[in-house]
Amino acid sequence: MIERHLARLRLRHEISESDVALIRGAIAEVREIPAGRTLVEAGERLRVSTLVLDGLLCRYKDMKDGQRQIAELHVPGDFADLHSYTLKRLDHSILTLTPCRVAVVPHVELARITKASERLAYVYWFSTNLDAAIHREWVLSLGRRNALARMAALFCELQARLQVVALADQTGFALPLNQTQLAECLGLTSVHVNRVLKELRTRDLVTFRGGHVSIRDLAGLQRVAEFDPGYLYLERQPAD
Amino acid sequence: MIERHLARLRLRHEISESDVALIRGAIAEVREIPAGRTLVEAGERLRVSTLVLDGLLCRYKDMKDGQRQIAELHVPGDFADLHSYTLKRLDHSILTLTPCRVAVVPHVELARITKASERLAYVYWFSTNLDAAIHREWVLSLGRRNALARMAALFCELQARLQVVALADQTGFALPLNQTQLAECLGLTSVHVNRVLKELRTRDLVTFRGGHVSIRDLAGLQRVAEFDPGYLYLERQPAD
DNA sequence: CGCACTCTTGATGGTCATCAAGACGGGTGG
DNA sequence: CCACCCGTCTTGATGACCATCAAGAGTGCG
Repeated sequence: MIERHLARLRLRHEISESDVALIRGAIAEVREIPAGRTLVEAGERLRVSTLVLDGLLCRYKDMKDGQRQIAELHVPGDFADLHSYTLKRLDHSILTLTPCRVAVVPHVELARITKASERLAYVYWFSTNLDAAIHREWVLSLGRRNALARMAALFCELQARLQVVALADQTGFALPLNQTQLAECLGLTSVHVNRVLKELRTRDLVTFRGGHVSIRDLAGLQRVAEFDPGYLYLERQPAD
Repeated sequence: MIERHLARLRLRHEISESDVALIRGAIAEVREIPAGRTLVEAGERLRVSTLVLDGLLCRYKDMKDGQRQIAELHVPGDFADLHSYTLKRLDHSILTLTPCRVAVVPHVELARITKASERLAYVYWFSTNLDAAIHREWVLSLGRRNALARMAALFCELQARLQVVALADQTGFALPLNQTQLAECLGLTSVHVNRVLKELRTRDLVTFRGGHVSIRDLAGLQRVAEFDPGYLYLERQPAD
């Protein structure tokens, strides 16, 4: 059930069987949630964190006029709001973008298992720091990449992250979003996203259609994006 | 010496005297560093974290063509790279923007004190999550605010953060940056920053001159920025 | 079959980048 | 002491990128 989460953790860190048992024991409940459901409202007091088993979620913030900015996408294996364990309330909302299956992990359980295992405490701290690294890359994208490079960078990031949990390969992956949601990730309008997707298709780099990303030329896409996967920390972390 | 760091921590969390002693004991060295020095290169293996005692630092990433994006500013009392404790190497560089005085905290000491005190482990985890919250607000700024609102939001954020360490009040604060560096925070060019500053001055909201931000109308500035300090978690965190 | 949502494309305009040049100001050396 | 120099600031002119507005086509669903 938590295989994808374990795959994600074990890519970077050695995780013992006793730690796996602790994680399994921390899950209070598994829930199915339809698409478009706001799991967490910004500001509400939280007492559980949400582990994504299946589906896509996002963290987003809104402006008063209704403009939305998505700050991060969450794929299976991710905790969507592990940081709520220390923050108690969040500065953003969390929304399901597709139907999701999630595991609910109460904060009291997180307290228990991180006390029981220094290793898990460390690994989960790392995990929230990885979210921050992704945020920084998005800051770079929004601040300095043009629309085409931004889109390319998003596709490169998702390809790399989904590959970790065997949901992508070199040729593509499922991405059941519409162009408006892509725009909300990229700080663009859906109209411009449409034009950019056309340009990527024309350049024979990638095709986005029917919720599927078909990569024609991954190296070319990465070149357009100036993609450097370093920020995803995909390598085994030094034991030290 | 670490009064500002303690003020920052104690705003949000109760910190016992024994924890203070642990923090003090973790400092290996205090260094003075001139402005414009790259403290950390992206990718290098780190074994220490840096606590800012005095001065201003930033985390930044560069594009190949030399364009720079600053992802966060660090003020006295902040750890500039606490996250390197778990990440080992960083996805960004760290630069002094002014002459700085910093305390060097080896990762082995961080390991020691977070093992000795669950409370400190928790508080420092919170601290890195707060950095992530700031990143998210910058994502929102870069994605959805226009140049004027972005600048206003930056000033509001710095006013609030510097007030915590008694380096700002309602009327303003020192900000020894040039317009190019502001542009690197905001995803703009220095030329446009100049025009935006003029507009803010004309509207009688804020004056930036000679490295000092003079706030004429804080409420008005916050309105322009749609500033909501929630993401800075300035309130005492629930004990639970 | 009709409705709602999404996608697509064109036309127009605004925000911000780029290029260029002059002003200002602080520091240095002749 | 003043001339010079360099970094920074300032302003204008022009243009690119992306937003906005609008309308029609495609698609899935009740």
